[in-house]
Amino acid sequence: MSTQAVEDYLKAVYELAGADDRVGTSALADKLGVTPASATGMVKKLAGLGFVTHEKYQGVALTPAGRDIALEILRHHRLVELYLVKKMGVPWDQVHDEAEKWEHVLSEDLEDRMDAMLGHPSFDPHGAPIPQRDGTMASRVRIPLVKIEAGTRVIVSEVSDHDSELLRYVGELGLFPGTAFDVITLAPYNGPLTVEVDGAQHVIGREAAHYIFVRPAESE
Amino acid sequence: MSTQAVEDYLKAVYELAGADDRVGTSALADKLGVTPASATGMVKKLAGLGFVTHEKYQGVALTPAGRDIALEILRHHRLVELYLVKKMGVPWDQVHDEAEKWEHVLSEDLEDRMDAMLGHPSFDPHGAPIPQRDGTMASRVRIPLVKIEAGTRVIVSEVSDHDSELLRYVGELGLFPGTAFDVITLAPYNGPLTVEVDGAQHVIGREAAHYIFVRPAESE
DNA sequence: TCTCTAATTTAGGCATGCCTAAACTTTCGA
DNA sequence: TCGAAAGTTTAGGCATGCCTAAATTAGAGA
Repeated sequence: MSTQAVEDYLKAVYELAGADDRVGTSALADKLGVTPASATGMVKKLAGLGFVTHEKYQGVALTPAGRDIALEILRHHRLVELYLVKKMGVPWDQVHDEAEKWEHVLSEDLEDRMDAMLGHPSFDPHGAPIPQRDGTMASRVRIPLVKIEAGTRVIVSEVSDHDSELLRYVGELGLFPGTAFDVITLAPYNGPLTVEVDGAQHVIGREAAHYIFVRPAESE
Repeated sequence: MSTQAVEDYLKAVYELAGADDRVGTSALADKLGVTPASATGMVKKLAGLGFVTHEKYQGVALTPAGRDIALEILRHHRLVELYLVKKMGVPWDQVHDEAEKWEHVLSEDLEDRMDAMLGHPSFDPHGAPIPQRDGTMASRVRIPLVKIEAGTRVIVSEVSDHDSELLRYVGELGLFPGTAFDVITLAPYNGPLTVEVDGAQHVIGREAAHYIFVRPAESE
């Protein structure tokens, strides 16, 4: 069995670099809240276990074995998030931290039960795809909201779950994945966006708009 | 925060000695699957943290602070067991091992949600009382089945969850807490018991009967 | 090309929680 | 009452995963 630390590192590598790219030690350390020196040590261990390839000063990349573990943990994480929202009524801005703990203790049996209870879902509450047992993942058009031109009608694809505060605000606006809304104006000089959701106008900061991903409403 | 090891030790002390009695180092080590030497080291740490009192060669007992943690963990464990059975359909002989992991990662918020979803229950799936938030626990008559005389009608109060095999067998007989049945005969020389459940007769080994607790049907 | 800075690695250390082996108490039966 | 068995503690060690401080390397700009 992998330890929790191993799982956390592999998941972090996947989230930062994907299945193929490399990620630097410092970026990894930053993501995990440890010092770069600690990350170097752990990376060496992971390389020894055959979960990553490591070239000095050039960062790390997942091996197939490492990718499998990362996807398994990510699957746990996203299934648990969806379960907490759908079956236990936890607000979507609070599920990330809970799932962060649960992902490491979820047995295969319970994973299957949750999956079945949720109807074998493809996306988590934030719109991120849930890796399937076979390692595949659904994909969907996801354009950062800041790239959208004024006057366009769009549908929310995904909201980054890295900031609970942002999620709460976006949730208050009703902008959950699948919701359609109109981009009314984009204020110049990196100013805020005005959007209209369900007849009501709201303002979204340019910074926040980097973390909201949408697709054109026509593509539905 | 307490570590998982601390929580496991305090829970073990509570289960072996209750809130007031002492338990020996070896019994503790045995329960936890570690060597007596390891238990001694940990016990010293717990004493330093103020969770147990420790007298050389005389065993350990919980302090009020230690008892509070033990009860909190036990509450988590039993709530999770009941949740898994009632809400996720996990067989009662499998929930113990799952709960063993979950009890350490359950937040207060989710504890409350589970408690509410289950209607603030007093007993877990095996009939063991669930500690309440205020530290109190429901109590119920629980006589070992071996002490019952032939010809008595009884109701299952509790089945020990220490052995998954036993639980599976008892479950097959339908002897869940609350079920009434008749003790027909007790074979001599520590022989098996014959019981009648719902019109069908079954045999229960004397050994197993030590782990099944009942109350007279009249007391209902 | 050289140099400076940022990123990375090495070196040495610490806390946790486990282990074995050996020494020490306690207790109980002869 | 004495000695052996059972229980307990001490001593020394190991793996994990984190830390700080110092040394090293890569890469970009002058």
